[in-house]
Amino acid sequence: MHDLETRELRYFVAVAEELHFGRAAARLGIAQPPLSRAIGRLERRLGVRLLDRDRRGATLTDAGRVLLREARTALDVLAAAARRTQRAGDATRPLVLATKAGASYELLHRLLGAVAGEPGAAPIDVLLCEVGEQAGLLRGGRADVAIMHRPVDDLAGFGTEDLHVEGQVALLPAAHPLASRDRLTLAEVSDVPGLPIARWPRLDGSYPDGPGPEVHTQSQLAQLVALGRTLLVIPASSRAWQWPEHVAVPVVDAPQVTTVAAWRPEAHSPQVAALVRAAMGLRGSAARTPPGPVGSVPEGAGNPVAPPG
Amino acid sequence: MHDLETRELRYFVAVAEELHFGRAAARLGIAQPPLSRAIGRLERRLGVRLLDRDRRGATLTDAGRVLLREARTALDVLAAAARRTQRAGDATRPLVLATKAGASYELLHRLLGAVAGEPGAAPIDVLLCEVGEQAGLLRGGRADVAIMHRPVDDLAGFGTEDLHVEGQVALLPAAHPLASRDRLTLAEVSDVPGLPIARWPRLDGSYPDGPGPEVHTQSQLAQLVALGRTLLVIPASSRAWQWPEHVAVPVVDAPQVTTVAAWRPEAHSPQVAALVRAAMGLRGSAARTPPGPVGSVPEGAGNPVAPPG
DNA sequence: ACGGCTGATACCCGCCGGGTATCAGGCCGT
DNA sequence: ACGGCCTGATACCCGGCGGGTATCAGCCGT
Repeated sequence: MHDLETRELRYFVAVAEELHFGRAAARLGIAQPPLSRAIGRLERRLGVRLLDRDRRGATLTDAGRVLLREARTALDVLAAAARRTQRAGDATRPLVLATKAGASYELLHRLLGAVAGEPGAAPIDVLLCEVGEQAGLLRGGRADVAIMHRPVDDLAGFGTEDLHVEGQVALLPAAHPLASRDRLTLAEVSDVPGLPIARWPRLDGSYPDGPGPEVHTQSQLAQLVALGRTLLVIPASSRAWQWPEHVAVPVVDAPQVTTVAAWRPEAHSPQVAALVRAAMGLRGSAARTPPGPVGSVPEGAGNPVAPPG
Repeated sequence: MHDLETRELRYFVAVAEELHFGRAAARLGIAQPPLSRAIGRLERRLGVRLLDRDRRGATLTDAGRVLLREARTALDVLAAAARRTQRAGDATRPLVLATKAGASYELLHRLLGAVAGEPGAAPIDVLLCEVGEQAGLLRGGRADVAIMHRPVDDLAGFGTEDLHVEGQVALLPAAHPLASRDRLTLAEVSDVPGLPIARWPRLDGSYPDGPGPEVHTQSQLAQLVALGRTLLVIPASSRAWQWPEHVAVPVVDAPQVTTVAAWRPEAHSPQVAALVRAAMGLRGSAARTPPGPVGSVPEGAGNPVAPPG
């Protein structure tokens, strides 16, 4: 049996997303008849009906829904393959380091300094990401190394090197009653009247229930924090969010957060190795936040209430 | 920029594997000139040299090695997409249940019986696998549900339902001095003079070091066990290997083995749900091997010395 | 120097992807 | 009820590209 052609997949995804041959054809920059023909041939080749044609457009069959998902991932894999090959072909290319926009600038700064002194290190492009974006960049071949956080980020399939372990603090307005405390617990912090915790979208894009505002970018969050409208639990070193009128109070039972360097093990080039080696050299040189009296939380104990800034 | 075409990837993989345009063309069933042209165009499109042509054939560049790996996985993804779509299109298709050839026939038998009584269940095709083969079948869309074992198998990315927990026993000839013991430890069992533990290939195909014979199929192992040439540590219920002249002795500190039903969460059809529901109905109805005095071993504590039969 | 191996080039043909024009059916508004 | 109009399907033509054969060009070993 013939393979699926990437063109056919592109066409099918367009139709499946538009549910309309004419609009899909326009989006693809071709005319409608060749598109109908291509989809028809695809169905004939697979021996499966993918779309139910209808007077008002088209609807996906069960098989069509399956192929839509599969085709999207297949096209992603293909695009990633092209990018990674191109990047591998250019030996002098800069390494791309993906890091959170609000992550500790101190760690990043020292890392870049250490890399500059490492023999065999390539120049570094720093790519600032929104929360949770690094994994996709790494998997898609758009980044070589990412600075991520455990247990916040999904590190499955990546090689990692721990860089830094720290506790988390709650950030709240100085005038707040809790601001005078020298320690807090998650229970105390999770239900503060008038100061709800902001809700981040889950991996599937939906939001957890709760009273807090929905946010999906760092700048939205920054505004809310600046306005004193939301409470934040973040790693102790991530003070990018901290305004003068805010106070950071340790949350003793929040999970310890480990800052790690992550990379795809299959793309372990000498340049990546040099970068990771430089990162390892930083370990321990950072001031460690003393662990809370409750002790460390086992790995994978679930997400903290807010991602590290 | 144009996408990678699947034909180009097939062609490139052939050349990269043969390292010889003529042989690759023969393997692909086409003539050599179009192949050279296709590879050349691929290189031009990517802007990267993939192969160093040479009087005695071709050798891969760094970028070529990257693309070889990427292209293989991309082609796998494409093939899986086609298979899964075809299977999704046929509502009356039998579900494919992948299970180890030597797994407990009792569990399997009861599972099939339970499924037959489940409303909305499809007919079941049972696919007998070699060790570790199930994960690939599931990922490749060739199976819907697999019976696997934790912590032996790699269950990453699968939905699972625990079916059965049991300890492991050592299988050894009745005449052996250790056969009279009523319990053993891994330390005692791992270094028995004249009765070494067989070595299975790792995921990358290499063999761990050790004195035991190398095996890679269940039938090889069955012969060795029957001959009394190797020692086996297997889940207590997997007695398919046990000849009359063998004795099973509990190994108290071997990891508990959990038999699980596993499936791709993205392919969670009603038929799969019915099968899993039937499997869950079996839980607890099987006789449980009492846990060893050491207690249960934490999950992911590493592989036992031999896979369950 | 030459034969034999490699991959590259030149050229031709037939298929297939893409275009325009048109058809077929169902819905809706009048 | 009927005609416009929207949908996707069909008919037909053209050009480009994939594939074939014939041939060239470098490089070895003898």
